Amino acid sequence: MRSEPSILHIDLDAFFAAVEQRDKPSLRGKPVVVGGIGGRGVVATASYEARAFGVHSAMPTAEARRRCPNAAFLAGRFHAYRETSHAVMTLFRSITPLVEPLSLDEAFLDLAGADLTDLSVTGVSGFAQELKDRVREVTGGLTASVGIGSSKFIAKIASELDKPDGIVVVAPGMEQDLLRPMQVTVIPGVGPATAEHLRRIGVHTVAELEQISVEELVRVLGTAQGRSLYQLARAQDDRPVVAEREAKSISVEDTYETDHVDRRLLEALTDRQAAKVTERLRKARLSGRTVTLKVRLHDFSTHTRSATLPGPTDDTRTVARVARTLLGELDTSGGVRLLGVGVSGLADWIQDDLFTDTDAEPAEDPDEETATVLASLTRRRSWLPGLDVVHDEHGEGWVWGSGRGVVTVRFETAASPTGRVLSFAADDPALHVTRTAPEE
DNA sequence: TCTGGGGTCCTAGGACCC
DNA sequence: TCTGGGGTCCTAGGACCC
Repeated sequence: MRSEPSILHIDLDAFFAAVEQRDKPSLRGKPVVVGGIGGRGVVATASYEARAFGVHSAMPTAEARRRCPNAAFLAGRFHAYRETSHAVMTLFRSITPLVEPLSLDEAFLDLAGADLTDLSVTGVSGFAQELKDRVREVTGGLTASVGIGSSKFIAKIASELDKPDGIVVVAPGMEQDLLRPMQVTVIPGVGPATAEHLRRIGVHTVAELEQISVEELVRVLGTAQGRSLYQLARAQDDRPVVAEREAKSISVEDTYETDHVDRRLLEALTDRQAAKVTERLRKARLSGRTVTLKVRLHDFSTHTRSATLPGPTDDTRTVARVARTLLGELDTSGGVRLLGVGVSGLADWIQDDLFTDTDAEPAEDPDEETATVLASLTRRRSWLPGLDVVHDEHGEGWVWGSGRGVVTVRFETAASPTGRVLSFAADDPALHVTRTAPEE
């Protein structure tokens, strides 16, 4: 909570639809709906002309067609949206390095990091107007809504108050007067489930929320949300604007036009998603340890299964194999509506690094070769959950931990002198763990 | 033709380690 | 002689956001 209104939230109005109207003049002034246009699609963005018919985000497209049959229904051109977003974020970063993007069309700016001496209400209002003018220039005509306040929370609420194309500055000291009459649902993080919990204890407005003790809120909503809401009800928020946030997961998912039952088809679809997700990993020069399979069944129930590998990977076949194994754990006989594959536990180095000498010629001297392999293992020791010695028909080798589903073994003995990497299913009867090496 | 796709954060229980 | 306690990792599900 600052004494000056120096946090700015900016949101491009009806972003996807506005880009479409910009690029296709015949759509201007008309209802435009961007989103899934298939039978199971939902609306991502509706232009203000379409909103007048009651169309809004997250509405099934079928319902949107009923409400506004004459709208243009578009699947979306994400390349164009990303390009426009990039231009806007670049503009923001030219003003202050403290830019926190929330999505393609939204960001926080910390004006304390900008070259702006007058942080009075009139000062920041003038700044906001100039910023909107420059957004219009770099986007080819898009409008934005700006909220400015003494915290992220207040700035975000403020930007909602005068859409589209508005500017709202909340003067320091006025925060609670603004919030008290509002519904609790205006608080970011209060969705339908939380609102229902609060309704049951008689809370509808922020003023009513303010009357509830922190103990009671924690009892009803849990520690994290209870404490957070207790503070927000009092307009207390000191979260900083964070410029660089690293990705925590990368995933791909698809909802199918009809439910799929065929096992082989499901496996093939899973493979394709593994290929997509690993391609994105490699492009981002990332790799990850945990593979998650997501399945939505015919009854809309959603299930996830995950497995954590001994080390990070960006390899398509590895991810595909794990995903298939996880698929096998679920009963899909009733029909699958959605499949997804994700990778988390991201590391910013590439798996190739692990096995650089996989194809290298082994050293002539077996002791030297063993020393090389051991040195390699020792270097990775920090993330190896366990270094086990195993043996099978290939001889003796070292296990890279004990991930569920897949075990990767590196052999460095006479039977496999090249230090080849071999993989086994975890339940492979040919694989016997004989002992665990002592801790370093 | 009910309910997308890409994310983040939180919770709770169990395993495991010291 | 009968059952610790904290910390961390992993998994599954849920709520929420744009």
